[in-house]
Amino acid sequence: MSARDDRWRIKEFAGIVGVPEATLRAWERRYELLAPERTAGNFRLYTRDDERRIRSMQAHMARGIAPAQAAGLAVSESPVDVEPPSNPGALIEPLLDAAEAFDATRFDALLDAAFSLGNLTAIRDVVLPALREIGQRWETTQISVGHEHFASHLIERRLLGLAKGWEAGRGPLALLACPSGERHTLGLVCFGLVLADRGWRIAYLGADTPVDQILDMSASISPTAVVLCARDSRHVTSSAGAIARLAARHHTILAGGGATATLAGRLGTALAVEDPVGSAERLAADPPAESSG
Amino acid sequence: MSARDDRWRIKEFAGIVGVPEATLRAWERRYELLAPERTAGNFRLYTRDDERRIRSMQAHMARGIAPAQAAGLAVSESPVDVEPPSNPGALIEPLLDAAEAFDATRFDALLDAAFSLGNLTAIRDVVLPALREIGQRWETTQISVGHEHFASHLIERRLLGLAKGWEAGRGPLALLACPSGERHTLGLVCFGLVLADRGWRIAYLGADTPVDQILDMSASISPTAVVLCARDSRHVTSSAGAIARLAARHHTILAGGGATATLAGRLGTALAVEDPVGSAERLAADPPAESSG
DNA sequence: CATGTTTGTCTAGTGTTTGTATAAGGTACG
DNA sequence: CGTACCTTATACAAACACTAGACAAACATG
Repeated sequence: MSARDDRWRIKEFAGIVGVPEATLRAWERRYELLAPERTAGNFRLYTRDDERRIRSMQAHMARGIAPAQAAGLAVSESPVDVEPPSNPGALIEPLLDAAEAFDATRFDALLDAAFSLGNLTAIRDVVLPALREIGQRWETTQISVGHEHFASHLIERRLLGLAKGWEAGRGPLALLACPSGERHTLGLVCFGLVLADRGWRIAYLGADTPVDQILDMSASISPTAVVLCARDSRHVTSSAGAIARLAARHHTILAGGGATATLAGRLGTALAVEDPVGSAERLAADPPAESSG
Repeated sequence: MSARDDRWRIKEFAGIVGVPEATLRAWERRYELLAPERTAGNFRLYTRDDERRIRSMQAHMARGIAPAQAAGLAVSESPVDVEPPSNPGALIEPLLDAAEAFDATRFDALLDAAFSLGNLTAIRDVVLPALREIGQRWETTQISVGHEHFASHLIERRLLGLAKGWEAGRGPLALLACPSGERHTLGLVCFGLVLADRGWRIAYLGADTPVDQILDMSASISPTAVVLCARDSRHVTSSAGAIARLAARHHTILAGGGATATLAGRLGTALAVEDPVGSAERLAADPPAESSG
């Protein structure tokens, strides 16, 4: 049961990861990136873990690392000791259980398992759904603020660990912040992590930042995009003037639950309609033209 | 896990730092500014530290210093081989400069240098003084909220990286939180790190936690000590009742700038009189007897 | 002004890295 | 048997990087 049957032969695997068959064989031969099992007839059988390595290698290459070095990183990152869960969503309930029991060690181990699936998968399929679920249960008083704080801290610690070095590199620069009053930063951090994964550099100001300050900093560092994230739309409206000024000079994206099409239209900003992962991927896929005010 | 071991080949690196490849090779040859590793095929592999040196050299040149001298300065500034146990405080001013220039890479490199002296030294002699200085300059409007947020995030990221695993182990357990309204957590995290360094386990709830919740959680996990940290004494007085109830059942310590002897006496808590490092060391040296209510 | 040094850039010739192509042959399965 | 798929081994071109040397513009100095 633990050895699942989703093992692919090379043609199908090449389609899944988007790497030509010849290249897969070359990477195996040159970098020892993969060591797929073989059938009795010597056909390669790739696993989910091979997929993870390939994607890790691709992520590094997207950030400008040469193939040989990217392969080295992808291999060294391998957390081989964790059996990747079949269904990422299956981790959410255990996470909530661990939070309810204030069991930080277990919570962190479950995060380990989640992130063994790759950062993006973990964020999209485990972390963000878990945060949503925590928020809902908190509103319906099924869990307390204490549990929410407990879990948030452990998630934040994990995400900021991944954020290490996200300011460096070469890609376009994004300035991330929550406007005054807004203190929920985790979605914003996820947004930044996805962008960084796509080769962007991140400048991060975090919670409760006066939008005037964001405007000042933008003048100094000329970001390609500015992302403002708020869960509560009142924190957007109360900074409306400054946001409009900001949007007039920089490509500005309004994100989070407090962002609506009406507000974005009125303030002249773009709108992040999806979850942080989808929005960030959309931005990375279609970056705004560099401009300065 | 994400980006500490990046190695760039010359083309990518040239793009990152904005210096032509030929110039990079010339600087290496003429000034010994860099000594990049080589691949088996003799290709240069540049690191983050090389990036730092180049940026430092550029900064000096921008101020009119000739390349040869700028290179000399950049080499001598190298925070990796820096050994100023004589005066870690010398790092504070450069940290503030880096924050003022929104130079996250340099800020992080300086933190590297600080923490190479040991976590406790770095926290006591660099991080906390720098935070104090930032607070003062902010109050006197020498720097802006943006700079403060920028620096705080980088410090928080570093500290939470060190906090990894602080919940595990076998020592006495401390429950750490800031009461409702209080959002300055960095001092509290430092406190926790020192305790963890002394073998304690940490349960952390972070900013803006209703003290009722702390009481609930304490009933569930029976901490040896509860630490409440507030910079603003109003956040203590506004939770006075709950704090008194908490102190009646658990050894409770009031810490941070908002903690006074009067308040502690009235609420029945202990008082952390010194900075976080000193207070945590005192607690670790003289732990309260285990008790439960 | 003339002289020498510093500095960034360019060239020529050689070697490396990397993705892909080809040949010759084996496997799976109706 | 035929067809689609897979194997290894070898080859190759394009992109990339290396060294050594040269050179003109900028700069400093007598």
